[in-house]
Amino acid sequence: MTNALSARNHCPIDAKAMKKRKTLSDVAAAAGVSKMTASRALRGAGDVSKSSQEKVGRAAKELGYVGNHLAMSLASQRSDLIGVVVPSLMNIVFAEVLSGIAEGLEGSGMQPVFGVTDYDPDREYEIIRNMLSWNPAGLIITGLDQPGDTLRLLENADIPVVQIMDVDGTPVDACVGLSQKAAGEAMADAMIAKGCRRFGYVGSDLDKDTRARKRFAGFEAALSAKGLALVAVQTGNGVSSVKAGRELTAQILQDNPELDCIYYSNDDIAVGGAFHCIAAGIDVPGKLVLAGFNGLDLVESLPVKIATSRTPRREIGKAAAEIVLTSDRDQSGTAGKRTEFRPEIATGF
Amino acid sequence: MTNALSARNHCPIDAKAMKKRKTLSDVAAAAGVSKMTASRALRGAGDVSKSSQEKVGRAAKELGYVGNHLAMSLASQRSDLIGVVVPSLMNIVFAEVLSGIAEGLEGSGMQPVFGVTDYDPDREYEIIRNMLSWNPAGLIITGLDQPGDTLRLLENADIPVVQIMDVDGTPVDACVGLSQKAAGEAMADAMIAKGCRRFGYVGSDLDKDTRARKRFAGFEAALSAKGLALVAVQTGNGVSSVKAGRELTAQILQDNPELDCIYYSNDDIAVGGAFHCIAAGIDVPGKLVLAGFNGLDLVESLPVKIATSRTPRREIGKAAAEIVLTSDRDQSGTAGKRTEFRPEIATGF
DNA sequence: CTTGATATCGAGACCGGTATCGATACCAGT
DNA sequence: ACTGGTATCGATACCGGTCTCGATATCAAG
Repeated sequence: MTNALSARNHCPIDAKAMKKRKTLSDVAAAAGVSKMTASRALRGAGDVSKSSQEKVGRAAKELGYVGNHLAMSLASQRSDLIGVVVPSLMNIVFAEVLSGIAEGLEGSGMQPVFGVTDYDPDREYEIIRNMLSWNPAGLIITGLDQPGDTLRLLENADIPVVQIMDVDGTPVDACVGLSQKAAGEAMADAMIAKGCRRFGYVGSDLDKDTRARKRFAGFEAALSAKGLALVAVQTGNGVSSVKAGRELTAQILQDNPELDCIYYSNDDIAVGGAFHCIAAGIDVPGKLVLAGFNGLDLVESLPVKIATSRTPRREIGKAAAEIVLTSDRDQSGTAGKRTEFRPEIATGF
Repeated sequence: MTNALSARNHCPIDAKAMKKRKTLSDVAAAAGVSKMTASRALRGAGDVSKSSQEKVGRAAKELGYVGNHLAMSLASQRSDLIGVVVPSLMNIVFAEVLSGIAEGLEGSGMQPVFGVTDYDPDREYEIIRNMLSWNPAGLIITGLDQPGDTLRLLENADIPVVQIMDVDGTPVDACVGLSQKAAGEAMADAMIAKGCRRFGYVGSDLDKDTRARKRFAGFEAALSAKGLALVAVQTGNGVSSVKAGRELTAQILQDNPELDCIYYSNDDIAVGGAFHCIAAGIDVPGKLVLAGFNGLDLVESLPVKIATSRTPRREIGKAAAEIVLTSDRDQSGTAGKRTEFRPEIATGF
């Protein structure tokens, strides 16, 4: 403020030629047509003569016209944004879901915008609220267990809402995913069928990850339906990671060397368990069976065989995107649509 | 269309109470003040009496007013969006960068919006163009090697642009990252110091990943500076993945069993290499040294020790965010700012 | 030449906010 | 009572597009 010179931009003289964003009016003027004709020409709407088309196109290119989505969306009362809310990006699973969404949106002219909640419901509320204020054409959010405030927000929004990854519950609008509970049950049954009897469970961040909790509950339920029970449970906090898996596995095996199967809250942690076993010389799956969840690429290449439920992340994302797109054309005929995928269990042994 | 009933919303009678998004005017009316006063009250600008504040606040809450960023940004000629463009989300590295960016933006009121290019320059151009049309307050994009078209777009945008991950080149505006070339050189020197002499290189998607290419070039240069040369190179295509790493490693070792060190284009592929060695009973790092890049969490927990360059992904993201924020307050004083991090080499052996 | 249909265009309102600036009210000082 | 300053408020003009609808031109048919 004290220095008038430094405050100025690098060209204090040529104030006339200030690099201002070109507007549609500029293009129209350059092309010698009206704003409206330029607008129509640029977005390929009808009622424009061939010659005007060309003049406008040329003018736009010359001026480097970029357009203004803000004004466009405001004026046309619709936007080409799809809000996507996921709990984390540190987990490759959600990255794959996003990439599925991007794929599903391909060519539709819709653009996804992401929000990350870090598994925090308050943050989720804020993010959704913020997204709504950009009035997106639709919303894709993770899970079915939003608190009441958030649900109200979603219900009032009057746009298609797709809840992904889970189908155990009542969706606001539509949901696509898999039954986490059933996935846990299926894995328990599969492990029992493999001859396992002394089960342990290793998980991380269960207080935050409601879907992992549902799988856990399903797993336990299936065990007790067969008259079995978990021998030991080892849970930790902090982000679910390979490192935590390795440490928690070392711990649970030290305390319970008799275990013949460990179910993990997901593949990352299970891979950590596999690393521990490799390092400790424990025969997997000969002496100890490990089971994760997701069917990560990584698991397939592991030097030991571990079981996992292959979840169709990319497909879920794609399906969610398509639901948003279709229910956007029809007016909100989405309600109650429920798309369930069934994870396949892969053991490789 | 043939069925007039089904086309309607679920409440054909009460057309009056149509659930329309509440606007600022609604709030103002409900509070008995003008739009302007309501606007000021809601965003805490000055010149509003205590009593008006409260009336407006109450009215907004009752109506469930959400606000409209589109109108707000358009009217105020500034937005609280920061555009972020990364090549991929399948690589956990970029997820970490994003999370660093989110952290750096925390509390600033700015919201990041992401775009994924899949390493495709044309797509990158389109995405950047699209982002500019939301006139964001700043842009964070990956790499320094954009084609001319894209550069022109960025230069004309007149907003702070931060290019991340790389510093080998000339930034449009500012850059923060590390010298990929130097990282490759450093790893070569470290491996030579460990006694390695017969080097192989395994990489994937080198045609797309310019930064991996730069590391490769640096690695080779450092070797030949010491009078050494690569014995073998094995490259593949498709997404860089653990699986590809395992397969390519099996291949290169079959063809060149005499190798005593393999440099990988990144940690994912290197982990695949480690898996192959574990499965094949090859002593790592005793008989064969493996070196990756990034310093992933995963690598630390691996049952064998492999070398890697620890890149400060989160810090890079955070630094980029901060540069955008500060250069947004000052008017574009960013130009030429170059923030370089030096990756530390971790071998654990 | 008139009529009607079709193609092309542009004036002006509008989307939902913010910026600007003048109006009003109230109080202290003289 | 008059002046000036401060606090509070609202009318109005935007922001950069789209939408609606009427105007004009052109051409074939009658």
